[in-house]
Amino acid sequence: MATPNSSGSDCRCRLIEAATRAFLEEGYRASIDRIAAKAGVARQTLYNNFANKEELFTEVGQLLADSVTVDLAGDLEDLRQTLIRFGLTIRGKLLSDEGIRIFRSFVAEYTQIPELGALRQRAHDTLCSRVKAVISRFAGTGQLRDEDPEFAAQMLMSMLLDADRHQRLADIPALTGKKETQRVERIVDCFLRAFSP
Amino acid sequence: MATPNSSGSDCRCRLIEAATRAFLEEGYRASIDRIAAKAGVARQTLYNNFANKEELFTEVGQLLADSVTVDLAGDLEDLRQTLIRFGLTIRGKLLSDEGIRIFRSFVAEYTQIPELGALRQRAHDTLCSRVKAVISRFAGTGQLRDEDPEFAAQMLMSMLLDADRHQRLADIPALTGKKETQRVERIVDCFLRAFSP
DNA sequence: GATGGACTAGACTATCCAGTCTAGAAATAA
DNA sequence: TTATTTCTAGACTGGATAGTCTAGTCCATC
Repeated sequence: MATPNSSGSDCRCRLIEAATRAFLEEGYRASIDRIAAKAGVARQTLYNNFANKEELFTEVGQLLADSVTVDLAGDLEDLRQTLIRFGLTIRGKLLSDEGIRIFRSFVAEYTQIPELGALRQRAHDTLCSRVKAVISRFAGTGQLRDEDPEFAAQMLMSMLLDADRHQRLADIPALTGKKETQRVERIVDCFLRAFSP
Repeated sequence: MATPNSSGSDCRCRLIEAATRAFLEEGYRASIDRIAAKAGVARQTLYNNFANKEELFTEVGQLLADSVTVDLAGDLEDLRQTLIRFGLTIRGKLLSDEGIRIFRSFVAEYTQIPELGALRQRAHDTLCSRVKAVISRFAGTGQLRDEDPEFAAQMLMSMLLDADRHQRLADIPALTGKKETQRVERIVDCFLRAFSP
């Protein structure tokens, strides 16, 4: 019946999109056939673009890991406001349905695709070092205690994310609106008490 | 050739043991045949004891979830020492190779065995409520700020576990000896600054 | 010694999967 | 128009898997 693709070369993109969805829904279990079907592409086309299943999933993992970062732009004037804004942003990203699915996939498929460990670690480090930079700046102006900024960044991230991530992993929905803001404020205030000079 | 089991009825135990090892190593992917072989038992014997693969793994998950708790015994006199002792204990358990494997399996196989989510949540809640009780007691004597003990317990657990769990998930070995003690002391001191009255 | 329950090995069914291969259709470029 | 490249559908190989079924073995109890 031969109903080939309209255009000529977006197959690869469509494959990566489909594989991303499949990976987040089914993990490495997602079958080549299902991915090709989702992409609306023949199985052989997939193998024209990727040497094998692992290569495809490694590429998807790479893109997902990159997608998990957050920019820390903004005025950086008021410490508390800066941290609250950061907290809301990072939680919005990492505790979203997609963020949780990414976390789950990375933890789950680590044995199938060992590169995922390194990818996640790198993404996490990138994020941490941005937080570190902000903390160092405020430590420089005497607004934060002059302690190892790496440790402070770790504690902040853990306080902002860990407990709620456990909830989300058990399918409890994320906080929204005023409740979310109050939660972040509470955590930031707690952090500030711990790390004020 | 018929080399039947020496004893008569420890098959079930041997199967659970073998399935636990398999589950932690390979996840739900572990095959029935491999598990039966590990247990030194015929495949049919497995099906005599468990209706199907899912029932077997749910039972294993149940036992693993129960194994993850920690008792908070001890004198409960000196707050700092109590928290440090607790931190060392809980980290020794949850950040051990086995603890990390359990965490990984539960997060990973949640889509295959949805009960795992509830099991993990329940185990985590048990632990949290014990911590809460200790915190409440010290809040009662005025040694800790009189804030929601649930929140304080969450922050303490997150600070103690999250950052290092990320490291461990990326195959970075756990801290040991003096370094581990220093890490826990540092975290506890940080917690005490945040939650002192 | 006979009976019944728990075990054994292993054949068997039905399903799924990754990856290869072929033949031909479509699009592109000369 | 022709040649090349990229796509298509689908057959095929080789392997893994969950679960069923059978025939026979072991052992405790009656």
